[in-house]
Amino acid sequence: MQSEFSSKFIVSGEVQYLPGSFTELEKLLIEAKNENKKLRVKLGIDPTSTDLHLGHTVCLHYLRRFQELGHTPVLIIGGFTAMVGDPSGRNEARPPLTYEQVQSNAKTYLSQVSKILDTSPSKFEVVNNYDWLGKLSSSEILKLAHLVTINQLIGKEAFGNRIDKGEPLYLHEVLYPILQGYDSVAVKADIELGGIDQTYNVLFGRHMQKHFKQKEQLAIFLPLLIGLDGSKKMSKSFGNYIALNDSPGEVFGKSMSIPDELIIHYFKLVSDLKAEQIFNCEEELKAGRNPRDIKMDLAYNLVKQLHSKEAADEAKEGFIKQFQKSEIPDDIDEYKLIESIKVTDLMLNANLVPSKGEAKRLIDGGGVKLQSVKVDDPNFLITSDHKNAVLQIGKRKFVKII
RNA sequence: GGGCAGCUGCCCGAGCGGCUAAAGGGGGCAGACUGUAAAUCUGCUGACGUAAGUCUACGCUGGUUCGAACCCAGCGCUGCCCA
Repeated sequence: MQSEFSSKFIVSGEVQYLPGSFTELEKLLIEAKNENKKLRVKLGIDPTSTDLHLGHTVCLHYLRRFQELGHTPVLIIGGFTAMVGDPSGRNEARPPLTYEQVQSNAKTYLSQVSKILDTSPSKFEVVNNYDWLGKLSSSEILKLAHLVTINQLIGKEAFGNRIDKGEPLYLHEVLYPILQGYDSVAVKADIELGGIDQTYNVLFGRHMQKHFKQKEQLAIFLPLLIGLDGSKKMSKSFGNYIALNDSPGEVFGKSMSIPDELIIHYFKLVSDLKAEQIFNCEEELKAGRNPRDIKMDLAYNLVKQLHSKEAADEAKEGFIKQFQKSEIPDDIDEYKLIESIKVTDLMLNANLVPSKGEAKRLIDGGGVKLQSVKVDDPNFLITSDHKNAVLQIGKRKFVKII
């Protein structure tokens, strides 16, 4: 039976609810409606870097659905947990972050989150877990530690793997689930959202809430967004990500570079389209419409979300111009020519390459063009005769000489 | 506290006195082909220098040697075993 909630939440069949299934969530929603109560939906994000990326928005989109129904998203910035480092899904310890790094990373998070969610205070809560975790005394931590056994922890796949492979597993990492679980207690979460790699941590929150005599949260696990490389989960450390702060052009271009197989995956997880619209795309794809064009719709949707409709129009136009018609884009960087200079030096000065060696290699490899003509001499001199000429490096880097 | 093993470029990993900027693979970049997709093929993949060459780099610090990633000593880190 289709309830008033099912069309809103069933977007992708891969969502898991624990305990139970979607029915469990439905029950909560109906109950909340009848009692006129706002559910508190927790999502934790650790500020391990300055950028949020598209992968984070999978949960943010889901959270938005709750927000639209009048419930309260509770975003926990993991100021404390980021210093500990979540060992989930990692096969090596994270490098430790300092308090200062973590706090400065967290600064821009809210503005990034606001691209997807309404962050006005009446509809949204943000808290930093440093505020309570940082204050726990050692005896309190010992008490919490009494809630887990090492046997359970090393049974956890990621920990077990590391032990089996002879890789170091530090004591503080093992404490991570306890801390994240305690967050659920601190914010009195009714529901917690997380990627499926968060299964252990999120379920641990239930364990903790039970211990503290709270009602246990419903755990909702969303699929992990696959990164641009088409194989690993999207993550900054793999370099396969679209940052929420990427420019419109970058968002569009990076979206176009995802493998075809991922188009629907992206539509389902990070577009803001309705279920039927996504279904249509899927049908069109099956019917043989050029995947490139469907991918363009995706790219357009993403830029629109992260920037604006206008930016999306421009980005699309720019993309077509640059890559389909091989024209030189409009808004390219300029390089002010003061005196004659070698191409390699110019490339370095304009930050197009990290070193002159790299510049030479690109020239040797035939990747550098001046006014669409291949440059084959690394010592080629750019002079005032070249004013207004465009230097192109690879497919996407351009600089205009002025 | 003791014993054994290991620490090499972005990652994995070979090398065990000169031929080593360091095999091979992965990843990345560029080129061809394309739809900035995939697959495939080719080239490149420390810095500086037009070049010859110079410098930096094999955990750290010293030493032996004409010469050290490679030998020796001390230290640090990691794993395993014993206490």
